[in-house]
Amino acid sequence: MFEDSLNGPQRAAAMFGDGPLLVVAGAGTGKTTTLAARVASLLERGIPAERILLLTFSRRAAREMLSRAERMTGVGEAGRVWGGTFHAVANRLLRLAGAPLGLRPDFTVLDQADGADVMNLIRQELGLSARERRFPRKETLAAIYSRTVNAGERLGDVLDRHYPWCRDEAERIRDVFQAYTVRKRDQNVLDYDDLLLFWKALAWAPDIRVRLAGLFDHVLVDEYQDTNALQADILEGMRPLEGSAPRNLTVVGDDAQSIYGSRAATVRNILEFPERFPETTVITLEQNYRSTSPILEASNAVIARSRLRHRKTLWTDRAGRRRPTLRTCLDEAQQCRTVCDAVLEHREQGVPLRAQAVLFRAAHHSDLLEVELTRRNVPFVKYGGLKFLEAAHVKDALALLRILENPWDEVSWFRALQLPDGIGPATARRLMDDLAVRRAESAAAPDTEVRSPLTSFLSEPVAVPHAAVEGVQALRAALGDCLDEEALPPAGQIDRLRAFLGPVFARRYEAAAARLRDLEQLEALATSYERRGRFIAELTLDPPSSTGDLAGPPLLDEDWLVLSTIHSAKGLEWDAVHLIHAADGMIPSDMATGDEDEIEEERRLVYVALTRARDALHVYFPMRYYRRPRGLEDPHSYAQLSRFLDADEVRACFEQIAPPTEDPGDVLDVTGSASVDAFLAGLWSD
DNA sequence: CACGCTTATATTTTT
DNA sequence: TATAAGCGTG
Repeated sequence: MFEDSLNGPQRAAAMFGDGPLLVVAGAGTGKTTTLAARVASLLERGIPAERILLLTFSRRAAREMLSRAERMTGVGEAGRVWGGTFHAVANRLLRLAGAPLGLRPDFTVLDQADGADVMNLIRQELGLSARERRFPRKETLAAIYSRTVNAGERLGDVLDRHYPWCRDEAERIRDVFQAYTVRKRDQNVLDYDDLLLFWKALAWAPDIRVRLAGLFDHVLVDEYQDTNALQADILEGMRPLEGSAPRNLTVVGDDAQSIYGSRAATVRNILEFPERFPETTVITLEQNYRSTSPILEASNAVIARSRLRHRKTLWTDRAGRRRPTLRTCLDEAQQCRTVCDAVLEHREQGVPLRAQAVLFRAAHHSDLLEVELTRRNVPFVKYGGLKFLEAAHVKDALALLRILENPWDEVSWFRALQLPDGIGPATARRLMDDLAVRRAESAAAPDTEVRSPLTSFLSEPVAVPHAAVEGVQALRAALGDCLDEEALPPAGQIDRLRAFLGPVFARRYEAAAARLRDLEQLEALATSYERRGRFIAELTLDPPSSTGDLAGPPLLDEDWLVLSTIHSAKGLEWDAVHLIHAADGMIPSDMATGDEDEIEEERRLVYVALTRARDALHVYFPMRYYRRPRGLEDPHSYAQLSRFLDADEVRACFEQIAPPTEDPGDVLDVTGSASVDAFLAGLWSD
């Protein structure tokens, strides 16, 4: 019986009957176990798997939870549970049931970078790029848009609060956003935010909501502290009628671990849950099973000073003698060496690399360390900050796939048409006009069958500059060969497109061979798919999150160290955790010291990092940085210990270790001073 | 009009 | 450290 392995509150949560349930689960209190057990118990109660909806933060988390539930029940039924992120579920739901909202089931999904590209197109067309005052860049526009939508705030307020330097352009920004919306509808594309917006619309449309709410008997949401206003609205909408019977809604979260303000997540969701869903039962999990007590004490000391509503006191049975260490290093280089040493030392003592992780605030914080690890032959995988899908050459390939899937996709055409030699932005634009990629305004009846631009491109000659004729012909041939999916599955299509892109890359990119190899990765990812559309959608909704996802685990029995941003480390745990760059300016990031709320979130970030550790925790602080991020000041400056650690009560929880005296031999050795010495010696000897 | 060059600029976290 | 705008050339 799986429930025997649960503690009291966990069991209460798992076996809870019907109605709204809020589980406030502190770090390491067995949240995943509890949620999995709840799914298992629902299944045992006879709820059909396909009538359970489990919303998690990542696809990985959903998989993990469902396979655990499966092990608990011993029946292979949990696989039929609707599991995934809000966005992935929206994607499925809207393809099934989006028609009443005017959605066609073959829409394609834009990620944030794609959205930014659309913004850019509009930005140029409206002549905003060439104005006297400089206009927000496309990434900024996309960010403002997303925040406005997700927080459900007025544009003006968002600008005031988060983008004051764009305030004066409010009118123009509004124009861009308006055009952006029209564009998306015409092109049959949805961005991340649309997925949620349309789901919400579906859940609240009077005639549809009954049907939609009727799909599920139970809805469970993990990491509720990191959901935003829009997502809370969706949940509220997922019930048949106003004031109808209490919804069977379970949310699990920890306000102390809310770290996604950037996605407009708001702790208010979890704080106000009981008011929003009357008759909520609240269960709090406080027994920590993860960390030793010295580690837990240090974590508690860090979070103690934040103002949280759901006050929890985590406790543990796990005695442990070793206090976490706080290691001051002379500089970043020494930090690298110290971390490597500590990692290897742990491994000597029997903690494999896989049971260790190095955590940091921003993806690039591990750059130097990666060099050092490579030098020392320590294998690692890195989570977070992976820009596979953002690399220009991968986008090139995806643009081609997307045209095949959705020939109305403007940005993809714009990109693809510029691939052949001799075609630049101007010609590409003209070609798109010729092909009528931009449909005759949205006013035109959406259902009238229009000739697809792709059909036109493949069957009719287009006027191109002399120099580009050959290249365009090659593009046409490549697309034409990939058209029939029955004949050529997605992986095969990528293979065919690679043949076309080979010469293109050779001409355009420095390291063409390496870029072509990335397309092999893409092909490998596609092998398990039969439908191109599904492949593209899942790739955008669940992009490879680590270098390991791409390369596959180096070797099955090989051991590797995990490097991860703190954000990507959410929900994970390791025997030994190394937190690097614990300096003010890094954590809190000096990008995030704008207001009180941002700083508080940075504190929670530190808390999340510390609470990932089971047995050993090491925090590293370089005293000196040589390259200040934005340095007009002197090239090297002294750093302060992160303000979240720099309090007596906190420091007292750590064993503080002064910078090791540098072994001069070690330093000089690497820099090739031996050759200088040899040179000098040569001067003197004779 | 494309393309290669130079110079300015802005750098978090992620579905 | 990348990328994006700006400029000159073919």
